[in-house]
Amino acid sequence: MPTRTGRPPKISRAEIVTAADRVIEQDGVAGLTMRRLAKEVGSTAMAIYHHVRDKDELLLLLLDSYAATLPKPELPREPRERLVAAAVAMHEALSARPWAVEVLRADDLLSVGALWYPEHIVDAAMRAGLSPEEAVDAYRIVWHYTAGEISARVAAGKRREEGGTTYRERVFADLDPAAFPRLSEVGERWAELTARDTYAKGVRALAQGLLP
Amino acid sequence: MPTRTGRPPKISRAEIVTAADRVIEQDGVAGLTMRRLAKEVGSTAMAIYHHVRDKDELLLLLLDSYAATLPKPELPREPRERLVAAAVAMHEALSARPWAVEVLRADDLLSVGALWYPEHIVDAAMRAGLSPEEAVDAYRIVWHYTAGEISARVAAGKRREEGGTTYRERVFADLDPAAFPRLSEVGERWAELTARDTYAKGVRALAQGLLP
DNA sequence: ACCTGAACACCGTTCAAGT
DNA sequence: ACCTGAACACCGTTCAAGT
Repeated sequence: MPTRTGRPPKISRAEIVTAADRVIEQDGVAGLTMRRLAKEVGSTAMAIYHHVRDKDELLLLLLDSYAATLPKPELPREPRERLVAAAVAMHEALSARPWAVEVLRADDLLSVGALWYPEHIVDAAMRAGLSPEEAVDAYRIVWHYTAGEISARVAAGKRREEGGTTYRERVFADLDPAAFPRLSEVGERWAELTARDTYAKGVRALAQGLLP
Repeated sequence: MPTRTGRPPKISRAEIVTAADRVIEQDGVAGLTMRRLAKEVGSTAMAIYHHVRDKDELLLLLLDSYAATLPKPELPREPRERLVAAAVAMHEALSARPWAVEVLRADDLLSVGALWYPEHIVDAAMRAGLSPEEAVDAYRIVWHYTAGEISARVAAGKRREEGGTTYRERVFADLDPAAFPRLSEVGERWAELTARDTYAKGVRALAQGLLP
Protein backbone atom coordinates (compact mmCIF):
# COMPACT_ATOMS: atom_id res chain seq x y z
CA MET A 1 0.00 0.00 0.00
CA PRO A 2 1.57 3.29 -1.08
CA THR A 3 1.86 5.99 1.56
CA ARG A 4 -0.45 8.88 0.81
CA THR A 5 1.47 12.11 0.91
CA GLY A 6 0.75 15.77 0.38
CA ARG A 7 -1.80 18.13 1.72
CA PRO A 8 -4.65 16.39 3.55
CA PRO A 9 -8.07 16.86 1.89
CA LYS A 10 -10.51 19.34 3.34
CA ILE A 11 -13.52 17.98 1.52
CA SER A 12 -14.46 14.50 0.29
CA ARG A 13 -16.49 13.14 -2.60
CA ALA A 14 -19.12 11.94 -0.13
CA GLU A 15 -19.38 15.38 1.45
CA ILE A 16 -19.80 16.95 -1.96
CA VAL A 17 -22.55 14.54 -2.90
CA THR A 18 -24.58 15.02 0.28
CA ALA A 19 -24.16 18.78 -0.01
CA ALA A 20 -25.40 18.63 -3.61
CA ASP A 21 -28.43 16.67 -2.50
CA ARG A 22 -29.12 19.34 0.12
CA VAL A 23 -28.84 22.12 -2.45
CA ILE A 24 -31.24 20.36 -4.83
CA GLU A 25 -33.69 19.79 -1.98
CA GLN A 26 -33.67 23.51 -1.29
CA ASP A 27 -33.38 25.12 -4.71
CA GLY A 28 -34.10 22.40 -7.28
CA VAL A 29 -31.67 21.06 -9.88
CA ALA A 30 -31.57 24.43 -11.60
CA GLY A 31 -30.24 25.84 -8.31
CA LEU A 32 -27.34 23.40 -8.25
CA THR A 33 -24.40 25.37 -9.59
CA MET A 34 -20.76 24.69 -8.87
CA ARG A 35 -20.43 28.01 -7.05
CA ARG A 36 -23.53 27.43 -4.94
CA LEU A 37 -22.36 23.91 -4.13
CA ALA A 38 -18.95 25.23 -3.14
CA LYS A 39 -20.58 27.56 -0.65
CA GLU A 40 -22.55 24.65 0.77
CA VAL A 41 -19.40 22.58 1.39
CA GLY A 42 -17.51 25.62 2.61
CA SER A 43 -14.97 25.66 -0.16
CA THR A 44 -14.44 27.10 -3.61
CA ALA A 45 -16.00 26.02 -6.87
CA MET A 46 -12.66 24.90 -8.21
CA ALA A 47 -11.85 22.66 -5.26
CA ILE A 48 -14.78 20.49 -6.31
CA TYR A 49 -13.12 19.74 -9.62
CA HIS A 50 -10.40 18.00 -7.70
CA HIS A 51 -12.85 15.39 -6.49
CA VAL A 52 -15.25 15.18 -9.42
CA ARG A 53 -14.48 15.30 -13.13
CA ASP A 54 -17.31 17.61 -14.08
CA LYS A 55 -20.92 18.43 -13.31
CA ASP A 56 -22.24 15.45 -15.25
CA GLU A 57 -20.21 13.06 -13.14
CA LEU A 58 -21.49 14.77 -10.04
CA LEU A 59 -25.06 14.16 -11.15
CA LEU A 60 -24.35 10.48 -11.75
CA LEU A 61 -22.78 10.16 -8.31
CA LEU A 62 -25.84 11.82 -6.87
CA LEU A 63 -28.04 9.36 -8.72
CA ASP A 64 -26.12 6.34 -7.46
CA SER A 65 -26.13 7.59 -3.91
CA TYR A 66 -29.90 8.04 -4.06
CA ALA A 67 -30.45 4.71 -5.80
CA ALA A 68 -28.66 2.93 -2.96
CA THR A 69 -31.33 4.07 -0.52
CA LEU A 70 -34.29 2.82 -2.55
CA PRO A 71 -36.67 0.29 -1.00
CA LYS A 72 -37.08 -3.07 -2.69
CA PRO A 73 -40.65 -4.01 -1.89
CA GLU A 74 -41.99 -7.55 -1.92
CA LEU A 75 -43.80 -8.06 -5.24
CA PRO A 76 -46.98 -10.03 -5.92
CA ARG A 77 -46.59 -13.38 -7.66
CA GLU A 78 -49.22 -12.93 -10.33
CA PRO A 79 -47.30 -11.63 -13.37
CA ARG A 80 -49.55 -8.76 -14.34
CA GLU A 81 -49.86 -7.48 -10.79
CA ARG A 82 -46.14 -7.98 -10.38
CA LEU A 83 -45.34 -5.76 -13.35
CA VAL A 84 -47.74 -3.07 -12.17
CA ALA A 85 -46.33 -3.14 -8.63
CA ALA A 86 -42.73 -2.87 -9.84
CA ALA A 87 -43.64 0.01 -12.15
CA VAL A 88 -45.51 1.82 -9.38
CA ALA A 89 -42.50 1.40 -7.08
CA MET A 90 -40.24 2.84 -9.79
CA HIS A 91 -42.64 5.73 -10.23
CA GLU A 92 -42.64 6.43 -6.51
CA ALA A 93 -38.85 6.37 -6.36
CA LEU A 94 -38.72 8.92 -9.14
CA SER A 95 -41.46 11.09 -7.69
CA ALA A 96 -39.31 11.71 -4.64
CA ARG A 97 -36.37 12.90 -6.78
CA PRO A 98 -37.96 14.14 -10.00
CA TRP A 99 -34.71 15.69 -11.20
CA ALA A 100 -33.42 12.14 -11.59
CA VAL A 101 -35.62 11.71 -14.65
CA GLU A 102 -33.95 14.64 -16.37
CA VAL A 103 -30.55 13.11 -15.71
CA LEU A 104 -31.69 9.62 -16.68
CA ARG A 105 -33.65 10.54 -19.75
CA ALA A 106 -30.32 10.02 -21.48
CA ASP A 107 -30.50 6.30 -20.75
CA ASP A 108 -33.72 4.38 -20.87
CA LEU A 109 -32.69 2.59 -17.76
CA LEU A 110 -31.81 3.58 -14.25
CA SER A 111 -28.40 3.68 -12.56
CA VAL A 112 -26.63 0.69 -10.99
CA GLY A 113 -28.48 0.80 -7.71
CA ALA A 114 -31.79 1.16 -9.46
CA LEU A 115 -31.45 -1.83 -11.77
CA TRP A 116 -33.81 -3.58 -9.44
CA TYR A 117 -36.76 -2.00 -11.24
CA PRO A 118 -36.02 -3.01 -14.82
CA GLU A 119 -34.94 -6.43 -13.59
CA HIS A 120 -38.31 -7.08 -12.00
CA ILE A 121 -40.37 -5.53 -14.74
CA VAL A 122 -38.61 -7.71 -17.31
CA ASP A 123 -38.99 -10.64 -14.93
CA ALA A 124 -42.72 -10.10 -14.55
CA ALA A 125 -43.14 -9.81 -18.31
CA MET A 126 -41.27 -13.06 -18.90
CA ARG A 127 -43.23 -14.85 -16.19
CA ALA A 128 -46.33 -13.76 -18.05
CA GLY A 129 -45.03 -15.64 -21.05
CA LEU A 130 -43.24 -12.99 -23.12
CA SER A 131 -39.96 -13.74 -24.87
CA PRO A 132 -36.89 -11.84 -23.62
CA GLU A 133 -37.16 -9.50 -26.61
CA GLU A 134 -40.82 -8.78 -25.95
CA ALA A 135 -40.12 -8.34 -22.24
CA VAL A 136 -37.46 -5.72 -22.95
CA ASP A 137 -39.90 -3.93 -25.25
CA ALA A 138 -42.48 -4.00 -22.46
CA TYR A 139 -39.98 -2.55 -19.98
CA ARG A 140 -38.99 0.24 -22.33
CA ILE A 141 -42.58 1.16 -23.04
CA VAL A 142 -43.32 1.30 -19.33
CA TRP A 143 -40.17 3.37 -18.80
CA HIS A 144 -41.10 5.89 -21.48
CA TYR A 145 -44.54 6.27 -19.99
CA THR A 146 -43.14 6.63 -16.48
CA ALA A 147 -40.50 9.17 -17.45
CA GLY A 148 -43.03 11.17 -19.46
CA GLU A 149 -45.46 11.26 -16.58
CA ILE A 150 -42.85 12.47 -14.11
CA SER A 151 -41.57 15.11 -16.52
CA ALA A 152 -45.06 16.48 -17.02
CA ARG A 153 -45.63 16.47 -13.27
CA VAL A 154 -42.41 18.42 -12.65
CA ALA A 155 -43.28 20.92 -15.34
CA ALA A 156 -46.82 21.34 -14.06
CA GLY A 157 -45.46 22.01 -10.58
CA LYS A 158 -43.11 24.69 -11.87
CA ARG A 159 -45.92 26.28 -13.83
CA ARG A 160 -48.15 26.40 -10.76
CA GLU A 161 -45.34 27.99 -8.74
CA GLU A 162 -44.82 30.74 -11.26
CA GLY A 163 -48.55 31.42 -11.33
CA GLY A 164 -50.36 33.64 -13.83
CA THR A 165 -52.39 32.45 -16.77
CA THR A 166 -50.61 29.79 -18.68
CA TYR A 167 -50.36 29.39 -22.39
CA ARG A 168 -52.66 26.41 -22.08
CA GLU A 169 -55.37 28.47 -20.39
CA ARG A 170 -55.24 31.11 -23.07
CA VAL A 171 -55.49 28.42 -25.73
CA PHE A 172 -58.57 26.98 -24.09
CA ALA A 173 -60.14 30.39 -23.59
CA ASP A 174 -60.60 31.08 -27.30
CA LEU A 175 -61.35 27.61 -28.50
CA ASP A 176 -63.50 27.23 -31.60
CA PRO A 177 -66.29 24.76 -30.66
CA ALA A 178 -66.93 23.94 -34.30
CA ALA A 179 -63.34 22.89 -34.93
CA PHE A 180 -62.82 21.26 -31.53
CA PRO A 181 -66.14 19.92 -30.28
CA ARG A 182 -64.68 17.38 -27.85
CA LEU A 183 -62.20 19.73 -26.21
CA SER A 184 -64.88 22.43 -25.97
CA GLU A 185 -67.15 19.93 -24.29
CA VAL A 186 -64.57 19.33 -21.60
CA GLY A 187 -63.62 22.98 -21.70
CA GLU A 188 -63.11 24.62 -18.35
CA ARG A 189 -62.88 21.33 -16.52
CA TRP A 190 -59.58 20.60 -18.24
CA ALA A 191 -57.43 21.99 -15.45
CA GLU A 192 -59.30 19.98 -12.85
CA LEU A 193 -59.22 16.80 -14.94
CA THR A 194 -55.54 17.03 -15.74
CA ALA A 195 -54.63 17.48 -12.10
CA ARG A 196 -55.67 13.91 -11.34
CA ASP A 197 -53.04 11.24 -10.76
CA THR A 198 -53.53 8.74 -13.54
CA TYR A 199 -50.17 6.99 -13.42
CA ALA A 200 -51.43 3.67 -12.07
CA LYS A 201 -54.31 3.66 -14.52
CA GLY A 202 -51.85 3.96 -17.37
CA VAL A 203 -49.54 1.18 -16.20
CA ARG A 204 -52.49 -1.12 -15.67
CA ALA A 205 -53.61 -0.43 -19.21
CA LEU A 206 -50.10 -1.12 -20.49
CA ALA A 207 -49.89 -4.35 -18.52
CA GLN A 208 -53.19 -5.48 -19.95
CA GLY A 209 -52.28 -4.51 -23.48
CA LEU A 210 -48.73 -5.87 -23.41
CA LEU A 211 -49.04 -9.15 -21.55
CA PRO A 212 -50.78 -12.16 -23.09
CA MET B 1 -56.32 53.58 -38.56
CA PRO B 2 -53.52 55.46 -36.86
CA THR B 3 -50.59 56.48 -39.03
CA ARG B 4 -47.52 54.49 -38.14
CA THR B 5 -44.60 56.79 -37.55
CA GLY B 6 -40.96 56.48 -36.63
CA ARG B 7 -38.12 54.41 -37.93
CA PRO B 8 -39.21 51.65 -40.29
CA PRO B 9 -38.45 48.15 -38.99
CA LYS B 10 -35.49 46.24 -40.37
CA ILE B 11 -36.61 42.87 -39.11
CA SER B 12 -40.03 41.33 -38.48
CA ARG B 13 -41.40 38.76 -36.06
CA ALA B 14 -41.92 36.37 -38.95
CA GLU B 15 -38.31 36.77 -40.07
CA ILE B 16 -37.10 36.09 -36.56
CA VAL B 17 -39.18 32.95 -36.28
CA THR B 18 -38.05 31.46 -39.57
CA ALA B 19 -34.45 32.32 -38.73
CA ALA B 20 -34.83 30.60 -35.36
CA ASP B 21 -36.18 27.51 -37.08
CA ARG B 22 -33.16 27.53 -39.38
CA VAL B 23 -30.77 27.83 -36.44
CA ILE B 24 -32.41 24.92 -34.63
CA GLU B 25 -32.30 22.83 -37.78
CA GLN B 26 -28.54 23.42 -37.97
CA ASP B 27 -27.41 23.45 -34.34
CA GLY B 28 -30.27 22.05 -32.25
CA VAL B 29 -32.24 23.91 -29.60
CA ALA B 30 -29.16 24.23 -27.46
CA GLY B 31 -27.59 26.17 -30.31
CA LEU B 32 -30.40 28.69 -30.40
CA THR B 33 -29.04 31.66 -28.48
CA MET B 34 -30.15 35.23 -28.87
CA ARG B 35 -26.74 36.22 -30.17
CA ARG B 36 -26.60 33.38 -32.67
CA LEU B 37 -30.14 34.19 -33.81
CA ALA B 38 -29.22 37.85 -34.20
CA LYS B 39 -26.40 36.89 -36.52
CA GLU B 40 -28.83 34.76 -38.55
CA VAL B 41 -31.25 37.66 -39.07
CA GLY B 42 -28.39 40.08 -39.64
CA SER B 43 -29.06 42.22 -36.63
CA THR B 44 -28.11 42.49 -32.98
CA ALA B 45 -29.32 40.36 -30.09
CA MET B 46 -31.06 43.32 -28.52
CA ALA B 47 -33.03 44.21 -31.63
CA ILE B 48 -34.87 40.92 -31.24
CA TYR B 49 -36.23 41.99 -27.88
CA HIS B 50 -38.09 44.70 -29.68
CA HIS B 51 -40.18 42.11 -31.50
CA VAL B 52 -40.36 39.35 -28.94
CA ARG B 53 -40.78 39.61 -25.16
CA ASP B 54 -38.22 37.00 -24.24
CA LYS B 55 -36.79 33.68 -25.33
CA ASP B 56 -39.76 31.74 -23.97
CA GLU B 57 -42.17 33.68 -26.11
CA LEU B 58 -39.94 33.07 -29.09
CA LEU B 59 -40.15 29.32 -28.50
CA LEU B 60 -43.94 29.47 -28.31
CA LEU B 61 -44.07 31.43 -31.56
CA LEU B 62 -41.82 28.83 -33.11
CA LEU B 63 -44.14 26.12 -31.88
CA ASP B 64 -47.22 27.77 -33.31
CA SER B 65 -45.59 28.40 -36.64
CA TYR B 66 -44.61 24.74 -36.87
CA ALA B 67 -48.01 23.53 -35.67
CA ALA B 68 -49.69 25.44 -38.49
CA THR B 69 -47.90 23.29 -41.05
CA LEU B 70 -48.93 19.95 -39.58
CA PRO B 71 -50.88 17.50 -41.72
CA LYS B 72 -54.31 16.41 -40.56
CA PRO B 73 -54.64 12.91 -41.89
CA GLU B 74 -57.91 11.11 -42.51
CA LEU B 75 -58.54 8.83 -39.53
CA PRO B 76 -60.08 5.36 -39.49
CA ARG B 77 -63.65 5.06 -38.19
CA GLU B 78 -63.14 2.17 -35.81
CA PRO B 79 -62.47 3.84 -32.41
CA ARG B 80 -59.43 1.87 -31.33
CA GLU B 81 -57.73 2.21 -34.70
CA ARG B 82 -58.73 5.85 -34.72
CA LEU B 83 -57.00 6.53 -31.42
CA VAL B 84 -53.87 4.69 -32.49
CA ALA B 85 -53.73 6.53 -35.82
CA ALA B 86 -54.14 9.95 -34.16
CA ALA B 87 -51.44 9.12 -31.62
CA VAL B 88 -49.07 7.89 -34.31
CA ALA B 89 -49.66 11.09 -36.28
CA MET B 90 -48.89 13.14 -33.16
CA HIS B 91 -45.75 11.09 -32.62
CA GLU B 92 -44.64 11.67 -36.19
CA ALA B 93 -45.23 15.41 -35.90
CA LEU B 94 -43.06 15.51 -32.80
CA SER B 95 -40.37 13.29 -34.27
CA ALA B 96 -39.73 15.89 -36.92
CA ARG B 97 -39.23 18.64 -34.32
CA PRO B 98 -38.14 16.83 -31.17
CA TRP B 99 -37.24 20.06 -29.39
CA ALA B 100 -40.96 20.81 -29.32
CA VAL B 101 -41.42 18.18 -26.63
CA GLU B 102 -38.98 19.97 -24.36
CA VAL B 103 -40.91 23.19 -24.79
CA LEU B 104 -44.28 21.49 -24.47
CA ARG B 105 -43.47 19.26 -21.53
CA ALA B 106 -44.65 22.25 -19.53
CA ASP B 107 -48.15 21.70 -20.78
CA ASP B 108 -49.60 18.26 -21.28
CA LEU B 109 -51.14 19.46 -24.48
CA LEU B 110 -49.91 20.89 -27.71
CA SER B 111 -50.11 24.47 -28.93
CA VAL B 112 -53.12 26.04 -30.67
CA GLY B 113 -52.37 24.69 -34.10
CA ALA B 114 -51.74 21.23 -32.70
CA LEU B 115 -54.99 20.89 -30.79
CA TRP B 116 -56.10 18.67 -33.62
CA TYR B 117 -54.32 15.71 -32.00
CA PRO B 118 -55.84 15.83 -28.51
CA GLU B 119 -59.22 16.61 -30.07
CA HIS B 120 -59.17 13.43 -32.10
CA ILE B 121 -57.67 11.26 -29.43
CA VAL B 122 -60.37 12.36 -26.99
CA ASP B 123 -62.91 11.92 -29.77
CA ALA B 124 -61.78 8.37 -30.51
CA ALA B 125 -61.89 7.49 -26.82
CA MET B 126 -65.43 8.82 -26.47
CA ARG B 127 -66.58 7.04 -29.61
CA ALA B 128 -65.26 3.87 -28.00
CA GLY B 129 -67.65 4.51 -25.13
CA LEU B 130 -65.54 6.33 -22.54
CA SER B 131 -66.97 9.21 -20.53
CA PRO B 132 -65.42 12.66 -21.15
CA GLU B 133 -63.41 12.28 -17.93
CA GLU B 134 -62.09 8.89 -18.90
CA ALA B 135 -61.34 10.11 -22.41
CA VAL B 136 -59.24 12.98 -21.04
CA ASP B 137 -57.39 10.50 -18.83
CA ALA B 138 -56.76 8.35 -21.88
CA TYR B 139 -55.41 11.32 -23.81
CA ARG B 140 -53.09 12.36 -21.03
CA ILE B 141 -51.75 8.84 -20.63
CA VAL B 142 -51.07 8.62 -24.35
CA TRP B 143 -49.44 12.05 -24.22
CA HIS B 144 -47.12 11.11 -21.35
CA TYR B 145 -46.08 7.98 -23.17
CA THR B 146 -45.52 9.89 -26.41
CA ALA B 147 -43.53 12.68 -24.80
CA GLY B 148 -41.44 10.18 -22.84
CA GLU B 149 -40.66 8.19 -25.95
CA ILE B 150 -39.55 11.25 -27.92
CA SER B 151 -37.41 12.52 -25.03
CA ALA B 152 -35.62 9.21 -24.78
CA ARG B 153 -35.11 9.16 -28.52
CA VAL B 154 -33.60 12.65 -28.49
CA ALA B 155 -31.31 11.76 -25.62
CA ALA B 156 -30.24 8.50 -27.24
CA GLY B 157 -29.39 10.41 -30.41
CA LYS B 158 -27.24 12.89 -28.51
CA ARG B 159 -25.49 10.05 -26.71
CA ARG B 160 -24.71 8.30 -29.96
CA GLU B 161 -23.32 11.54 -31.42
CA GLU B 162 -20.98 12.06 -28.52
CA GLY B 163 -19.81 8.48 -28.80
CA GLY B 164 -17.66 6.65 -26.29
CA THR B 165 -18.86 4.12 -23.76
CA THR B 166 -21.96 5.28 -22.01
CA TYR B 167 -22.80 4.96 -18.38
CA ARG B 168 -25.37 2.35 -19.34
CA GLU B 169 -22.74 0.19 -21.05
CA ARG B 170 -20.48 0.31 -18.04
CA VAL B 171 -23.40 -0.65 -15.81
CA PHE B 172 -24.17 -3.66 -17.98
CA ALA B 173 -20.52 -4.66 -18.20
CA ASP B 174 -20.21 -5.54 -14.53
CA LEU B 175 -23.67 -6.90 -13.88
CA ASP B 176 -24.07 -9.47 -11.13
CA PRO B 177 -25.98 -12.38 -12.73
CA ALA B 178 -27.12 -13.63 -9.32
CA ALA B 179 -28.75 -10.32 -8.43
CA PHE B 180 -30.04 -9.54 -11.92
CA PRO B 181 -30.72 -12.83 -13.73
CA ARG B 182 -33.14 -11.40 -16.28
CA LEU B 183 -30.99 -8.44 -17.30
CA SER B 184 -27.92 -10.69 -17.48
CA GLU B 185 -29.85 -13.03 -19.74
CA VAL B 186 -30.51 -10.21 -22.15
CA GLY B 187 -27.08 -8.78 -21.46
CA GLU B 188 -25.16 -7.64 -24.49
CA ARG B 189 -28.21 -7.61 -26.71
CA TRP B 190 -29.61 -4.68 -24.72
CA ALA B 191 -28.22 -2.00 -27.02
CA GLU B 192 -29.61 -3.77 -30.08
CA LEU B 193 -32.99 -4.38 -28.44
CA THR B 194 -33.41 -0.84 -27.19
CA ALA B 195 -32.67 0.61 -30.60
CA ARG B 196 -35.93 -0.79 -31.97
CA ASP B 197 -38.86 1.52 -32.58
CA THR B 198 -41.59 0.34 -30.24
CA TYR B 199 -43.79 3.42 -30.18
CA ALA B 200 -46.70 1.96 -32.11
CA LYS B 201 -46.59 -1.22 -30.05
CA GLY B 202 -46.98 0.86 -26.91
CA VAL B 203 -49.91 2.91 -28.17
CA ARG B 204 -51.67 -0.19 -29.35
CA ALA B 205 -51.25 -1.68 -25.90
CA LEU B 206 -52.59 1.50 -24.33
CA ALA B 207 -55.56 1.55 -26.67
CA GLN B 208 -56.37 -2.03 -25.83
CA GLY B 209 -55.98 -1.49 -22.11
CA LEU B 210 -57.80 1.83 -21.93
CA LEU B 211 -60.74 1.34 -24.26
CA PRO B 212 -63.63 -0.94 -23.36
C1' DA C 1 -40.43 53.34 -33.52
C1' DC C 2 -36.74 50.82 -33.97
C1' DC C 3 -31.95 49.68 -33.34
C1' DT C 4 -27.28 49.69 -31.06
C1' DG C 5 -23.28 48.86 -27.65
C1' DA C 6 -21.94 48.50 -23.27
C1' DA C 7 -22.89 46.34 -19.18
C1' DC C 8 -24.91 43.19 -15.48
C1' DA C 9 -25.40 39.02 -13.29
C1' DC C 10 -24.96 34.75 -14.14
C1' DC C 11 -22.99 29.88 -16.05
C1' DG C 12 -19.15 25.65 -16.38
C1' DT C 13 -14.49 25.14 -16.73
C1' DT C 14 -9.17 25.98 -17.39
C1' DC C 15 -4.90 27.59 -15.86
C1' DA C 16 -1.09 29.09 -13.03
C1' DA C 17 0.07 29.75 -8.69
C1' DG C 18 0.07 28.82 -3.79
C1' DT C 19 0.57 25.56 0.60
C1' DA D 1 -2.04 16.28 -3.04
C1' DC D 2 -5.08 19.57 -2.51
C1' DC D 3 -6.80 24.21 -2.71
C1' DT D 4 -7.20 29.09 -4.42
C1' DG D 5 -8.21 33.39 -7.44
C1' DA D 6 -8.26 35.22 -11.65
C1' DA D 7 -9.76 34.56 -16.07
C1' DC D 8 -12.15 32.67 -20.37
C1' DA D 9 -15.93 31.93 -23.13
C1' DC D 10 -20.28 31.70 -22.81
C1' DC D 11 -25.56 32.76 -21.34
C1' DG D 12 -30.33 35.93 -21.13
C1' DT D 13 -31.54 40.38 -20.30
C1' DT D 14 -31.54 45.64 -18.93
C1' DC D 15 -30.41 50.25 -19.75
C1' DA D 16 -29.14 54.58 -21.89
C1' DA D 17 -28.18 56.37 -25.94
C1' DG D 18 -28.51 56.89 -30.91
C1' DT D 19 -31.24 57.56 -35.62
